[in-house]
Amino acid sequence: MNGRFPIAMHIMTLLCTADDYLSSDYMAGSINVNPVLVRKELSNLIKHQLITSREGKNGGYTLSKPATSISLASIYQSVKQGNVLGQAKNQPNPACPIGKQINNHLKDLDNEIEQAMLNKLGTTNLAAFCKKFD
Amino acid sequence: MNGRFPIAMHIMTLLCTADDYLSSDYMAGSINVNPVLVRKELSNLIKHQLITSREGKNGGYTLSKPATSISLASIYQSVKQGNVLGQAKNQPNPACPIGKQINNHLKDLDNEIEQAMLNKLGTTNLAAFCKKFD
DNA sequence: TTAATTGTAATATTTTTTATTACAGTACAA
DNA sequence: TTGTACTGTAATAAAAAATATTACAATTAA
Repeated sequence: MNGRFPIAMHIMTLLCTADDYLSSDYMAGSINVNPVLVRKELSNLIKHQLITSREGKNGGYTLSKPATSISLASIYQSVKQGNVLGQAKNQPNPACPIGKQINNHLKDLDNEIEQAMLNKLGTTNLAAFCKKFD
Repeated sequence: MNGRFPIAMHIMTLLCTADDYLSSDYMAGSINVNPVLVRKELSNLIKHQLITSREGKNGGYTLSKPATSISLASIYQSVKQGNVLGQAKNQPNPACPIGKQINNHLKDLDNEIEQAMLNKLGTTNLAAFCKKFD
């Protein structure tokens, strides 16, 4: 259970409400995590084309498109890793008829559940989320 | 991202397909994790009244009710801990207007998403899941 | 009364997450 | 043209979480 989604949401909310480029140090101060961790997440959000950056003095980060066209599902997808329902580290015993198959069935289940989550997350966009902060 | 849900599902599937009490050591062998970890999860599943145990020689574990009346949502709920969408370790900066409020809004969002997951998980019961292993 | 088992505590190890340090590269602005 | 405020990223350290191990008391069937 890591903090990547909350951090990404915090970043996106800050950028949504800002009317100019924000620096990673400023955002790290609001989120209260190490600036390098924020920069890594910013880097990831750039890779997923949700934000853009400007280097050099007075540089920083800004949304790459209107907040109304950024769904929370796309933010989730940019930070997601592994299974929503978790994952056992070891392979189950292949000599056991249950062990042999269960990973496939659990993976199918995980996909279904993740889809349900994404559907729900897809009903809200960043602009709507930010309205809550008025 | 821990393995508690997969392990609990593996346990429940084994008990569902067994026609007698199963020992924690046998289950640990199928799951391929440490027996003590399995016993801890068994202990938790007992606490949530999904299974029962019998001590002593020829002891073990069995389902406490028909597999058709055990929904996957109840299994999920018995192992769940913390937020589905994750959680940042540090408190955001309370001096920041976003930082001050974001945890509440993220918690609301988390609740919504968890509910969507539970709704979906609630559409399947253990018996149906076990049918896949035929 | 022995052997197989549950139940649980204490501790160790491994893995993951987060923090820190360091510094090269970029661009604004005096 | 030089200093300063940034981005970007690598390497390492520290902290936290997950899993494994050891140990043993309590229970019960045979």
